Amino acid sequence: MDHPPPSDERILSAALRRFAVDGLSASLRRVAEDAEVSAGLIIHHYGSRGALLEACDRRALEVTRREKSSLFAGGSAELFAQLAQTTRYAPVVGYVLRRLQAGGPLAVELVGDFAADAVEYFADGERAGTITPSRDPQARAQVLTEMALGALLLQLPAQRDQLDLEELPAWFEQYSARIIGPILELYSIPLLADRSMLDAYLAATQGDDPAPQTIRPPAGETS
Amino acid sequence: MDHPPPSDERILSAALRRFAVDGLSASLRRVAEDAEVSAGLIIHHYGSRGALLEACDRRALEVTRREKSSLFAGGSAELFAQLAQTTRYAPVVGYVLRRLQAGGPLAVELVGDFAADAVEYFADGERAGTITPSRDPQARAQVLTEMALGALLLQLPAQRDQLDLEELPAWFEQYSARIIGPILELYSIPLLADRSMLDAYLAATQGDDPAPQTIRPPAGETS
DNA sequence: TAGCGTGTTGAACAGTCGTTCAGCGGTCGG
DNA sequence: CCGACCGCTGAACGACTGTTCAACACGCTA
Repeated sequence: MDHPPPSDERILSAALRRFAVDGLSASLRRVAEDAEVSAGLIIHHYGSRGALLEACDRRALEVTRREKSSLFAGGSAELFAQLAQTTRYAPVVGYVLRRLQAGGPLAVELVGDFAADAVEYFADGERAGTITPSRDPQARAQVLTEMALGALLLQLPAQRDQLDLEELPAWFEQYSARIIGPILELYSIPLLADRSMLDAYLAATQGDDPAPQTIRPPAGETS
Repeated sequence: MDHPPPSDERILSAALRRFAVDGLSASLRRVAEDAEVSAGLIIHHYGSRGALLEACDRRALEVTRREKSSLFAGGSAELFAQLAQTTRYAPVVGYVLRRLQAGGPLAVELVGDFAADAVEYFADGERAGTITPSRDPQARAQVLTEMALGALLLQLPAQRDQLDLEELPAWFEQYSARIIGPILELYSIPLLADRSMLDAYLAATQGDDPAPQTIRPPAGETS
């Protein structure tokens, strides 16, 4: 097949993996050591350390978008869980987590991507009758995505400073098992006993609603 | 009163502020510059940079616990919003955010603290009839806390790499205004149209309910 | 006035960082 | 066979890091 893997690809692969394990502050020399090349060669290929990180961003975004076809559930964590099962994508998943942690333009873009997919997913569920319609589907998807990804990100500190890519799938599964109960409860039974708070808010903002995309008064259902 | 503020207190204050603004990787000399002392003096007082961070952790935990009496709402972000209003506490709030971002023992402890308070808050609401009872109040509070703090943390990347402490209150308010609608909707109207998913999960785990390690899909589904 | 102790400094050390660059070994066209 | 190119290395540079340490300035007591 490809007996000698091109060095720039090997560098990118090693960088993705090392940045995922040690965090985005991992040194250039450490990446070079993993890729079994000199530090200078990385500079020669990518121009600078920042450019290498940008290349990792592009790769991560590309892979995530490509493999996202199998997305389901409002919790975007599920996609990660699926992806991480395939150890091939573990470095990318780890890198995305690190990138979300560190911030930067890609983090915002990724969250937006996931939110956009969540919008579609919820719309499908809405048509199928499994998902409740929303006053502002876009905002709902955005908030739910941020909560799902943010909560996942908050699990990271519990890990050691080093992220074990091999245990990533088990880690995801453990986390999913822990939250699935409360999550299903929260999504099935309203946290608030009555709608008084929501109605008060709606009454207070009915005049100058910031972004009412579609006025869809949900059917008067009560619990 | 205290015309000459003791230097170690000034160092701690400057460290808290600088770590909040630049992140926990801010250099010792930068902190020293802010405190208008030499770098060596910080070492002399605190022993090492790591010990200084631990001192910041202790201070942050202390202040947070002390001022947490005015906590309300499942979203712990509300506490932060209130605290950040008082510009006096802005550095501590910023530091806590940075600490949650970077991880470490304090991050876990802080989340646990907030979750414990959320348990109490929800129990109060339950007695008052405003909050729905839960099958596992502790787990529910933990998940809701992690989602609230995590989502807040995910807003950080949108900021510049430098966190502007003076704009922190406005930033909190803006974020709150953005999510309050979807949050109230989510907490008042179930996301899922029916309880079938929850019931299926409960049926599948009724044998060993409290902390199911592995999920067993009840119905045979193809992947 | 002398001595001491505490608080503080600034130079210096050893290490790592990203980056630069002269030059190596190889392959290929002529 | 030769020169030119190309991928690549390893040493070196300057800037930065946390940390050490001798020495200084000061207020205190004797």
